[in-house]
Amino acid sequence: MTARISYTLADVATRAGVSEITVSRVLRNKASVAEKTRERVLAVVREMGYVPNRVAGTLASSGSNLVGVVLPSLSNIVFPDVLRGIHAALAPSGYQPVVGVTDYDQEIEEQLVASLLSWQPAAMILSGLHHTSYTVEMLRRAGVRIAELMDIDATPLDIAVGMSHHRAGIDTARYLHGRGYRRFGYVGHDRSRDLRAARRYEGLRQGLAEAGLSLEGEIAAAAPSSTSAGRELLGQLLAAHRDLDVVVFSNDDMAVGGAFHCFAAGIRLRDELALFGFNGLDIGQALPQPLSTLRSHRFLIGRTAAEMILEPRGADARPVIRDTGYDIIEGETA
Amino acid sequence: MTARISYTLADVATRAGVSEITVSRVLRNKASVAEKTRERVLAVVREMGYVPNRVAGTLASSGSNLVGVVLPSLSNIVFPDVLRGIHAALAPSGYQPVVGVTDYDQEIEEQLVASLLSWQPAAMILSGLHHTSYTVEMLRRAGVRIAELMDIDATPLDIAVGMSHHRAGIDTARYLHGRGYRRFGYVGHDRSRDLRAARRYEGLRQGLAEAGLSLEGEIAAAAPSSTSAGRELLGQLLAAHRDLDVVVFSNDDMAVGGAFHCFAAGIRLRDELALFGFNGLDIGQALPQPLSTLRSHRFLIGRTAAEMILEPRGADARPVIRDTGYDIIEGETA
DNA sequence: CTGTTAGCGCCTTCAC
DNA sequence: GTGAAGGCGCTAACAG
Repeated sequence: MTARISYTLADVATRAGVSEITVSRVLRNKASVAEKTRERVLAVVREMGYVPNRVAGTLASSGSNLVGVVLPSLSNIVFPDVLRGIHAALAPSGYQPVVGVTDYDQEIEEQLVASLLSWQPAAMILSGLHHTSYTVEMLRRAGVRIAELMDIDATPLDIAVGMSHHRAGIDTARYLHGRGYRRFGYVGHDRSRDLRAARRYEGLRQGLAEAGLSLEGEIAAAAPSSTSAGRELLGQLLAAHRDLDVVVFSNDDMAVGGAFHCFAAGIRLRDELALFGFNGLDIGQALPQPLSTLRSHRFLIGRTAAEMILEPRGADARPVIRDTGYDIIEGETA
Repeated sequence: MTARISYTLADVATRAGVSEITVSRVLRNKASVAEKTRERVLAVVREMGYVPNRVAGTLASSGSNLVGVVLPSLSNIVFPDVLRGIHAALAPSGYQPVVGVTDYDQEIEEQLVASLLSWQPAAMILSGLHHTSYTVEMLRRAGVRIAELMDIDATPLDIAVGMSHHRAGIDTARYLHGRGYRRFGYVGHDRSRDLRAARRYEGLRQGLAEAGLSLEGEIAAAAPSSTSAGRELLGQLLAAHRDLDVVVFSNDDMAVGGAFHCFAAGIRLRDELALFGFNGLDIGQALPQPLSTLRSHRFLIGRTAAEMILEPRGADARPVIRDTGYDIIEGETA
């Protein structure tokens, strides 16, 4: 492998017998280039294997095709789903996502935002509505469109795309109450980091309170959600509270683990103990009895956000909230 | 939100009463700047919320901190796992992954490679060892380190990090034969696109042939792998072949679906029918009976590759293959 | 339809 | 320890 010896516009121009700007116009599909010239230039480009230098192009035109994407995690399928949606909407327009992962840490988010903004992105996509004040200042100053994903329970800088996790919690309580369940348990994961799970939890408690109920038993891991955590924690919860008739999980990963505990312990789902999740993951729906849960629209959130940031911002400059909603999946476990 | 009004080095320099180059030196931690000057400059930088323009910096110095990452998919947790590993190794060094997704299409890969190379990345990470000839030419010409992931069954351009899927297939056959299974079935997904699954399949057949056996029944979907596909296909396979004693799945997603079919149909795992997967996903290990499978090291593959591409290439320029291997997980289903 | 000129913001090189 | 000049590769704006 030789050292980097990439060609420049000037090289192509010389070989094609035209000026740099003509080659530039051909490559950017600008009008006003004779068909014959265009063909000749394109032939030379292909022959030389010329790849334009977008770094230079961006500097000259002050507009890149990069979109900064800051996500809290990639461990759970939720954020890859969002990223797929983003990618699906960006790719046809030739935009490239540049990805950073914060591990749910706002300080890391701040550094990432600075780093991504230094690439003069066309837009920024973040997760959640809470950031450090310096992050917010940098974002405002950047003068590009900003989408904040997943959550719509506060006011965004520019665009929020997601659902209300608080209402989702309330609706979970109402739905399960409506189906006759009265003795509620809860199995959760690390709420101090997953603020959306915390919102659902609060909504759930509020919904129960409105029905004159409360959680009879609850347990939460300090760790991120996982199937194995759900399985273990349900076992522990049931050991302490034998009379629950329904258990709400912080998400489907946890709930599927709960289902596995029931399989292993010979507990009949719904008849003996009802389970309810959150997210509507495939794995839950593929269970022998499909999981009762609430479907979030993760791919849609990513795709919608990416579509919206590509549109120029109006002069009014008021924050926009796009609610992608959620559906209750009846399933067969609650 | 106002228009983009980011400051430049010159703005900072003026306010700090020094020249641009001094500010530049401070920000890049170059020596030969007086401590007092450094402090004053840094104070001004923070006060103004100045964010350097890396586009300009890259153009001037011809070296970026971007790493192009081309993956076939994000739908399956496998590639997010790889991406996590890449991110984990890149982040401490200040490198940023720029991600493209090919959807297993070499033409899309070619376009993505061109697009990513146009950002003058410090290195490129791809998946698999097969690319179009133009892709290969562009990559060679780029003069940067190139890692090809997942597979080591052919010669890479520069670095290959992964495992031999062919040997994995052979070892699966040997292992199961060693445990006394003789009547083999296979449940797969779209092999025309997932070439590594195809390699494992071929290895499996070869391994069986060496033991004087063959697949008594097999079935494959034209679709990507999924839990629900695994569940349905196992049902179909068993309907046609009642006497199998073990079924090998193209991966864990499919195998977990198979386990769900068995739960629903009342088939006792291992006693009546053994199941074997591939990947060693958490979900399989969280099953009431942990799935017998072969663990690939996806995070390790990503992390190793990212570490290797950050090291300068030696003068000898010979391709390097790093085998991250795999482990057999005995589990309780085979 | 094509070309010329003048930067984009920063960093390298050389001078002081 | 600090600064001035020039250029990275490309494109906007203006000529012709």
